[in-house]
Amino acid sequence: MRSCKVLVDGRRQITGFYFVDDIFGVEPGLAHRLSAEATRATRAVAYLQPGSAGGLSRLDDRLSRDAITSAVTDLGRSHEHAILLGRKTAIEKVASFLLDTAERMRSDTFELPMSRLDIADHLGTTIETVSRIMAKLARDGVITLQNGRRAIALRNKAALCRLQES
Amino acid sequence: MRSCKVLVDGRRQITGFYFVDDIFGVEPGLAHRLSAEATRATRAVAYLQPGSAGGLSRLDDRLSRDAITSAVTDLGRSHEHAILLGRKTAIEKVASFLLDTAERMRSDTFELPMSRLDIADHLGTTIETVSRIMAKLARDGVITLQNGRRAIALRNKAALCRLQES
DNA sequence: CGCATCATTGAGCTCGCTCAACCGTCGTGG
DNA sequence: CCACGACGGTTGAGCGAGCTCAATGATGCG
Repeated sequence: MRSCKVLVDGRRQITGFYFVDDIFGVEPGLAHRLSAEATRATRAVAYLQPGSAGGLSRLDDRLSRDAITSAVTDLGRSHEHAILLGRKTAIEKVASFLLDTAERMRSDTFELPMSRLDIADHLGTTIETVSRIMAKLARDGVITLQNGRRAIALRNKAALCRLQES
Repeated sequence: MRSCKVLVDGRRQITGFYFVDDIFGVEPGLAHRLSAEATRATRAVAYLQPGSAGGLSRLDDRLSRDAITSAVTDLGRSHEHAILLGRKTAIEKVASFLLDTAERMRSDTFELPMSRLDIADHLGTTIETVSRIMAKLARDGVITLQNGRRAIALRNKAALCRLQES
């Protein structure tokens, strides 16, 4: 799943991706200010805030506890994402993204579950830039691309870490 | 207060500013991954996680509840900040920043509590760009600058809203 | 007064965006 | 079975928003 915000003129920012068993959508207040969409066929379970005025009630039960943990985890990720968006160069953004994705997929070889457009809108760049940089990384032997370019294998994580700069 | 992350080479991203009575510093796990600094003389109160393994324990007491609320509020702000960093132009960033600050200060006339460098590092730009854009906004009569350029008065909020694009 | 710090302003350059063409894959219908 | 179009991805060329470098101005402090 991706959760995103869009500006009136259509510019889009994907605030985060969610993988299996991730919890998402915890927001302050009643109104949801961002939307979540599936990037592919997905099964999701909805937990609705019980009737009470929509505040953070019933903190004592297990679900609320998980929701809070997820919000705090998300917050940490958001902070990491902020420095990526605000201060990293295009190549550093892609390197960070690949390392982060590999970690969340628990494998150095994986199929990206999202399109280049989704990646670009997550990293605050364009599809062309993502494409060019992935091509360069492949040329340099740092990664391998296959099969419609969605399948990725990290060949040299040390080099990626060096590129990511953080 | 400002909370920020820095890359190895010194590039800095300020993830957020905190004003009077704001709670900050809620983070996943034991290790703090970002640092908080005062932008001027400040009195802060520290709440230490009670001995227990550092998880989100004792959810039932008042303080934890406030901490959770602050984390969720921060998360919402982070998402707003992400689209600013990733998708807005320099002038839109500054317009958003001014409107947001006015709202948090509850006044259209205020003294900025942080330097241009802090603003730039928050918006993912440079001091020069911030300076140039503020000058332009003043030239256009949208804002007024005085007194060492820290004092700001919003003269035309409608115009700022139009500039901010969200 | 001199120095340090913060902010402004100018000039030139660069990274990444825009625009555009092209390629490969897939699914659909004749 | 193949032609076709749609879609996602790649690649090239040129351009411009914003960065870098540099000089100057304003303010405050010892």
